[in-house]
Amino acid sequence: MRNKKVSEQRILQNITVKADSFECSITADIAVFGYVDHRLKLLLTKRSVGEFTDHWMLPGGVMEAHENIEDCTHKVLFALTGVKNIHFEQVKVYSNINRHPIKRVVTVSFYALVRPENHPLFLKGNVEQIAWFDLDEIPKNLGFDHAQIIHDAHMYLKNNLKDRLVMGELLPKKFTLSELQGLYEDILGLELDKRNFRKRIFQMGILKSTGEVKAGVKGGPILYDNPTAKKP
Amino acid sequence: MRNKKVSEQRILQNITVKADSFECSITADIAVFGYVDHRLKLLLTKRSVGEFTDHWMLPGGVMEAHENIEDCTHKVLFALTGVKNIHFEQVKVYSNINRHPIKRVVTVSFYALVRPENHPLFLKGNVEQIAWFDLDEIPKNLGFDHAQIIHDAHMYLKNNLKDRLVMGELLPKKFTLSELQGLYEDILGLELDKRNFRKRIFQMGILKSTGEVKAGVKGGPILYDNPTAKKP
DNA sequence: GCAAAAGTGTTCCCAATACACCCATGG
DNA sequence: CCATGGGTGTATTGGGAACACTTTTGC
Repeated sequence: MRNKKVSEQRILQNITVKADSFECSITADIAVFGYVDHRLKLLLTKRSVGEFTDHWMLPGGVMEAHENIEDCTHKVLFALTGVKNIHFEQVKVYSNINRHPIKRVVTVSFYALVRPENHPLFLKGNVEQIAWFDLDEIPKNLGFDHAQIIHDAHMYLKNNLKDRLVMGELLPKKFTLSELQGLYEDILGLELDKRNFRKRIFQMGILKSTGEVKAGVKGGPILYDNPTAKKP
Repeated sequence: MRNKKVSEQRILQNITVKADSFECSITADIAVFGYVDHRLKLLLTKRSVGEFTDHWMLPGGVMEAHENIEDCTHKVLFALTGVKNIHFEQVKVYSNINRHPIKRVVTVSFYALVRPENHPLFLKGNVEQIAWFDLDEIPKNLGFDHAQIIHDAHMYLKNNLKDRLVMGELLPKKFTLSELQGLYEDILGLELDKRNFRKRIFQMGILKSTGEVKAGVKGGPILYDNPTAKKP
């Protein structure tokens, strides 16, 4: 099976050289961040076919003729998480020649934010395992250059967090300010002052109070509305 | 000639569909900014072949099998400006299906900073005209989505200017603070206070005085060293 | 009622801004 | 010698960071 693929590819390469082109796949790799148990997590997969079958790697997939790279990202996310219309952002292009051991692959990386409770994991296609990893417990030997991609994506996320209010689906439909602060602390990897944090968030003027109070927790915290969230 | 190319391409598409792939070129388009006559300029070309022969567009070129996208950028820059080792930065990926009227093209955009005096323009390959355009006098009907790409690149440049010292080759090997300030003002599109500007720049602690004074200009301005510049 | 978490104001400091005059040089 | 551009210091302000206590609720 793999030999067939390789030979097809060789043929293509010969032809494409004449046409001043060459066989090259474009993929989208997505660093899907989730927030569980007050920890920032990253979604990784193990594949049953292809290279690095014994390594964890980012979910990703090939861009097809009928779609642009953003559509491709949606497609891949949907295939792996069952979710649509996620907030994601382009990070960077990786195009080194030997990124993929067999064929030429150019990858556009994105990050996305989801709430794992809303998206039960299920195996599909060539995915053999799929799991959330604590950000500081990510396996050392990831496939391809995914360690680098994850690092870059996390940096981008941190930078964006500074001036925008990016919570995506990481928080429930109704959330308290402490939950939001915990999220920020986990993403940024540092502790924030409660009062300063509230001041900053409030003066963004985005938060809408639901008027409700969260039950089952001491202190009677006010619930705010997360317009990005899909499900409670 | 063009018919031949198109037919080759059709053949490729048929084959590549079987291989779960498709014909798709990856290009680097570069917004080359220059600083002339105290104005920020952008380098545009007109091509003699291909689409949009009657439109101005960004210099750009196809990534080949032996290079990554950064190498490709260097290659294109060299082919058009004769310069190497330029500071450039990745901006964004453009991958919509109908960007190119005939074939599928995915473009990675970059911006670069050069000093036009160092790089006399010369026509090469399929370039029919090449010229520096004042940023606010850019032709309305650019080829492809290059108006968008230029806009995005300029935004990125402005953002980067805020916290880094990005002058690339825009200034000569030895420059005065007024020249640097003029550059910043042109890129940002606003006027800056002389004293505040100097304070900001000095406390970055990057500037190295050459001890020399610029001749031919009143006031006796001190010359500083531009480590990025190649030629005087 | 007590432990736990929510909520609230003030001070301090640094960085960005606004602002005006003297100095050096070329012509 | 004078016109042009180079160079300098201070006062003000706004935003970010440090910091402690009261209130509400679950148990």
